[in-house]
Amino acid sequence: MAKEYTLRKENYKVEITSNLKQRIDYEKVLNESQLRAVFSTDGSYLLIAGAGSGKTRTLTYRTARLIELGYNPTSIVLLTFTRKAAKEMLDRASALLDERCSKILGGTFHSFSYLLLRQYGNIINLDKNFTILDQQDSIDILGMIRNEIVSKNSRFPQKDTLQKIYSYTLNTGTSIEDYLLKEYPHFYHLTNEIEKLFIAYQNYKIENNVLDYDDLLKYTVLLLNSNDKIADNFLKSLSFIMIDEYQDTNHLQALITKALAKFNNNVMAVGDDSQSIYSFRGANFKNIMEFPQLFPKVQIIKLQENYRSPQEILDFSNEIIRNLKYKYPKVLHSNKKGKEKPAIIPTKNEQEQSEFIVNRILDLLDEGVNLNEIAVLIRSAYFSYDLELELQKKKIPFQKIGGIKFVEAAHIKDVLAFLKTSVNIKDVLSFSRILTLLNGIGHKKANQIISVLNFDLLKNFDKNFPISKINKLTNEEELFQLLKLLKNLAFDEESLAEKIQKVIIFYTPYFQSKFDDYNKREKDFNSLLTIASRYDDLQSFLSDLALDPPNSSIIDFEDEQKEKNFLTISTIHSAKGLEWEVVFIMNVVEGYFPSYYSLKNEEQLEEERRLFYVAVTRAKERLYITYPMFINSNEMGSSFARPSTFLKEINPKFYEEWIIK
DNA sequence: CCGTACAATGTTTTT
DNA sequence: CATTGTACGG
Repeated sequence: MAKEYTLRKENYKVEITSNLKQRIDYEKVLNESQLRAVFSTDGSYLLIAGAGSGKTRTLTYRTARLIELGYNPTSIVLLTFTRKAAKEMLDRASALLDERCSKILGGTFHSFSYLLLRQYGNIINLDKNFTILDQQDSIDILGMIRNEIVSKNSRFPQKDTLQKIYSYTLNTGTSIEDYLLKEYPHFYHLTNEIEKLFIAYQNYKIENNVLDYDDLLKYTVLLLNSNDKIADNFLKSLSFIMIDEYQDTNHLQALITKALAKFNNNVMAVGDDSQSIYSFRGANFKNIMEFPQLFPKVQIIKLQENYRSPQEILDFSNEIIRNLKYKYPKVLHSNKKGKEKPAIIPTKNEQEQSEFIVNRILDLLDEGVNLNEIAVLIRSAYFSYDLELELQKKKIPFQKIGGIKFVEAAHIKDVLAFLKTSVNIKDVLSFSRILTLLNGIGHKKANQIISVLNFDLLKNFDKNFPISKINKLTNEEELFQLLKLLKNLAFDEESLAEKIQKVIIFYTPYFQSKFDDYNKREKDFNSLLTIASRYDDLQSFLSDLALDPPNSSIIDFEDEQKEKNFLTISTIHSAKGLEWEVVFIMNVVEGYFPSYYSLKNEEQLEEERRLFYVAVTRAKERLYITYPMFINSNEMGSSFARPSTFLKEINPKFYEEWIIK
């Protein structure tokens, strides 16, 4: 028996087998376009979804729907921008239906690729024990190679620049020549040398059995397109592919999407071209425009009704995208009536700005707003330093998301280097990092030691180890202790926490002489141990740290942590997809937001504008935009600041200006 | 060849 | 302002 399910405008059928009762009342909670997306089970779809239009909701219900129809959870792939987003979606789907929903294959493109390569990497001759390089690692390796090849005084791109060029060209499929011509014309004549350097980098990674972020994607494309029988069987086991935030995918990710759909051709991509904010990572909103070429019979569904914000905030948002040159035209609507218009608040200086925000937050708390429902959004992580001080003074607990992550801190990288070396002794970078900690060992001696050592030697390591082979070693005992520790880490059955404990004990004397502020840094080790306690396997601990690093840095007022009630300070990039009742956006000053960087380039300016749009549309109830009229910057001293162009473009009837007396 | 002291430099966003 | 390179003494 099949039930016929017809909607007024669009006619299509959904079959429900008789033994499967429909448990979720979809019609009650979804609008027409959302329903259409949720009930589509065949073919490819592109959902153009405005901010707050319920795209997450749609994907969640579709997930539940597919499971309800009886599809195997492992035949469904859900790729999202962060792992947190994936988890939340699957949790919600599980709540709607049952926990089968949480068994869906999901995560970010990178984490999904990682899992695939661990399982099937041998198909493309990949050693399964590879470790992952984070961005800084790739930069350092490129720097090493650069120093070998490039003579000291010649003008040659810095290591960070090299990494940018490498990553960008690979992710976008641009040739190095074209990219240099466009972005770094002064290095154009070095195209050949740079290409050679990249080949050396590539070889280094293969020899040392390490993959960088870009390799994860690149090899996954290779694997999925290998036509290998096992790979194809995996692809045949997939029935549905869903991609969230498609506007922020790049060329490589589009290739993965295409490859995943090789046999099923069921892709649903969801995105908003006006929210594309990751071009620096090779993402291009044109990807979403090209989607129909990639999947010829694609059907486009638009979600334009906004459920998040009142009309007052949407009017303001619409004003921002009105000025976008390139976009799918759209206007957001809402039925919600707001409490007040968005407010723009000029302040005398940055300090008054912080005071205003803190005062306003205290007012809101008095009104009964929950601190969890308030966020301060910033263009760049360092914008909030002054505010953070003010919050501390007033004892308002906050968490900061974005900016420098704690896995990037030198002392955490040191500890992790011990662990990484114990997993992959060919990880030269980590090994030399810990060797040079020892007294009397610098780069040269470290390299000597590394060239002598291998895994077998370490396994059988004892007093007879040929330390003597290394010339003029001043402190044999230290090296001996280090190798003993590494052997212990690599081969002994111990819990992860125990291993980390041992590393910390060994590391402490070096740590204390390396950092003057070691007592401040010390508490990070506890955080590391806390994170580690969730894992029993070292490999997955390390890969998770690389693929999904905890990005909320300081959670202040540790005693009050139990309350779980924090103000959130976040970069706009990290705030993507999230929402709060009250949103503050601070330092909306020309040169800060949009940043100086983007002023020379129209495309980048457009992206800043989209970024502003993303920031504004995070607000569910109220929006406060502040800017100081006077800034103290270190170099230039104090100077008058102009409000951002983005603010001047907005028709004053859509906001109120507050004057602080 | 190591370690340290000092100078220079350039500053967004993240997997 | 903090990281990264360079020069020099041991």
